[in-house]
Amino acid sequence: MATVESRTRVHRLEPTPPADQVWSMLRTFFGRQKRRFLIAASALDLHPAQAGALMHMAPGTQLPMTELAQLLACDNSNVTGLVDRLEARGLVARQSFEQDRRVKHIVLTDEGVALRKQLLAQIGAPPPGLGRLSASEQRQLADLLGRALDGA
Amino acid sequence: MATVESRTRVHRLEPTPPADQVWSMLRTFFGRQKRRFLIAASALDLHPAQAGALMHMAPGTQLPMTELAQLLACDNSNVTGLVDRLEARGLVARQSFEQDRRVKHIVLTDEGVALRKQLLAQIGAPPPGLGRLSASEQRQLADLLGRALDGA
DNA sequence: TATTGTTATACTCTATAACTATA
DNA sequence: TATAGTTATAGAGTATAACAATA
Repeated sequence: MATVESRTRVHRLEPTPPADQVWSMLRTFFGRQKRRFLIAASALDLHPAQAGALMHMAPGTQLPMTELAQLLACDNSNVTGLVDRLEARGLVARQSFEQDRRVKHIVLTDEGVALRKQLLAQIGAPPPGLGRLSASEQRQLADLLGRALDGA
Repeated sequence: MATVESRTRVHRLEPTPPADQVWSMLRTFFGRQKRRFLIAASALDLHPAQAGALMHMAPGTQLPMTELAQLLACDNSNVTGLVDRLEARGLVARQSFEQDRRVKHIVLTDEGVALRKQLLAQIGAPPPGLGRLSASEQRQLADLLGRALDGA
């Protein structure tokens, strides 16, 4: 935890107001997306944490429970109950991992894949504002964001 | 991981729409910011929902409880307990509203303002990746995002 | 009658600690 | 000894329904 915090801290030589402005705008996007996410999760009868967990499970991948706990920034013990309920609802399954029998892999069931798809249909679509930029502006935006994301 | 994601979208008639690409990148930012938010809240002994509520309270503003519930995308009844605990900790206060005596306004206390500032210091700083763009690129990014946000 | 905020209930999340089974 | 996952416990979030006070 403290390691992650200190890793994100950067000392800049000079203040960069444009970056602050960009970040402020991105946080506006973030706030809107968060509400959109909560509403979409509720509509699918998913607790926010459950919906968040599903979002971290790409179809076809095997996710160790410890890794899921790290992605959710919570304790391992929470994941047990979380997965219990998702499993009871038939959305995910536990798979034992023969190479290390302490580990259990979480995988989406077909039903889980379908529900995740519904969730993505509601929160995965770009907000209308992006569509008002021209195609070349959108490509420009993608390029800038891509470079800002690289190794960040 | 990314390989599985992209496998789900092989069937496309035209090259990846730039808006989808931009939105995908923004969602990557959101995911990282969400973890950053959870870690920062935990460090200040705030439950995620409590930290989220504080973020919606600008210092000096009076926020009706119903409005807070809408911002948090949750039921009014949840806000009662949430505010109870923030109030017990001395971070916010309830103010009766004389124009409509059904309404109660939530305001930050001085201590609440200070804690909110600490929270913002941890999640309000731009991620390091943005600093690697040149100043003119950052301004370009701010311009594009600003127009995408307008009226969205 | 409708709305604001509260209470009551049941379920879920979250952190901590102790435990097991593996390594 | 260390790690992955579980269990137990206590405190907090969340949705629903019913309620009192006010509009």
